[in-house]
Amino acid sequence: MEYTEGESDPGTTRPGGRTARVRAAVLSAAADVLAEQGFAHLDLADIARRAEVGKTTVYRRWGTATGLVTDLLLDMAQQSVPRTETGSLLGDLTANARLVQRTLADPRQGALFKAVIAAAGSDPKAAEALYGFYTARVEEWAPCVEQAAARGEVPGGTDAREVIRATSAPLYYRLLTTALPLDEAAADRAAHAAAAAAAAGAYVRKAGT
Amino acid sequence: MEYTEGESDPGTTRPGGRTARVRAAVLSAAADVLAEQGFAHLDLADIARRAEVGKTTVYRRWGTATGLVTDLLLDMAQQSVPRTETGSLLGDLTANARLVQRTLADPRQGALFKAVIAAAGSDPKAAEALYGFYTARVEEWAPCVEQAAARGEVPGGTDAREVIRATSAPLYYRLLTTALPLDEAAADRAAHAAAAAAAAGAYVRKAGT
DNA sequence: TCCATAACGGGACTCCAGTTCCATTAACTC
DNA sequence: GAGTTAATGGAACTGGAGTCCCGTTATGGA
Repeated sequence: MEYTEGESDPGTTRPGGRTARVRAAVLSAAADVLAEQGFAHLDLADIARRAEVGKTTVYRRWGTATGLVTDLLLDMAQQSVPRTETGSLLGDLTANARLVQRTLADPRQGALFKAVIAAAGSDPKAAEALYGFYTARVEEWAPCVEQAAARGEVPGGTDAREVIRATSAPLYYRLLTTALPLDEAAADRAAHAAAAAAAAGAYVRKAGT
Repeated sequence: MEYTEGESDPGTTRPGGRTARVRAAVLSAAADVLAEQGFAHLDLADIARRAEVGKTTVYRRWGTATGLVTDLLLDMAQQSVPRTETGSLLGDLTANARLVQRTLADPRQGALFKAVIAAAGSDPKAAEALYGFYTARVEEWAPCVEQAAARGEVPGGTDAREVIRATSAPLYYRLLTTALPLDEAAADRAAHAAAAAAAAGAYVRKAGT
């Protein structure tokens, strides 16, 4: 690797026109490859060919496969779907679980998540981007648990973020470690389980945590 | 790749002595690299150097990085820890969750799991090995939920396998998508949540599933 | 203990991902 | 709309991953 952060990254001073088109073409080509073949087959020279873009440009702007995947995640993070409020914890968690399920079940987006998770295993920057992404998502949804606490649906002292994570966790587990279908029933089950566990006080913060 | 399945794989006819030593050295070197640098930095030529083994041998027997990681998983699968029985669902699930937690928190084993999950995203054989591994583990632990059902701790019709998966899921989610510590408290929380959700009937099979 | 051959290992070779250099193109500024 | 220079892209280059060939080693069976 040679195109490290010298002065300012390319694409930051004149981000419009051609630069934006190149970025869009490269990200799109990368997403195609991920969906078709997975992260291991992501090589920058091939991406450049598919995107009909100079190989030099791809190496200069993204450097490595993990860098490209990281940018892809940041790009996806832009389109954040706003949280819905249904009036009950189960309803809110179900909405969240179904959103996650639809995202992961989508071939392109699901493949992207697998790729970022794979990349995060070796690349600290990818890991940081991934953690940041989930922190933001969890933070976005945590209030629904706090509202549920105010309504008396869950005990006081319940760790709201942990409840949100517990809702997503079974879906990721399915995606990554099983061949089982990631359907709406799985989402509803995850939401139901998280709501029941929260109501039973499983996520009440203990002293010293 | 060229060393595809021709007739019989090397190492099958004379698996003793040198062949076994080579395998042990290569797997050990691979585990070192995984723990130190992650899956992306796993390259077979480097492994051969570290293991002080001919490069040709490594390519001939494992072919690719994903093949090597798959073999590493199969090797680990040999040492299966027997299930313990505590007499209560919460006790059994806690035992399971702590076992998973200790495994994932261990640098070498945790890195291996990350690597296999990464490999499974691109390589069908790795995916198959991974799915098989978890199927076996889930099958091993499922009886404890059935016993709980017999004792009346959970409703009849509860999907035992799903309860076991629900116990592990939050731990994998933590490992892969957050920077949060994977400690015993996380394991206990996962077990508690799964037990509570199961008792509340969250894993009762619906009609048509 | 001896033999047939499975498995290993060194070395030369190939090919392409990743780099470097520089000419060309086209954003943004005034 | 003219000039500055950020950003792109072609072309030549290079290092090392992955392959191939063949001689050497030592396993497992008789």
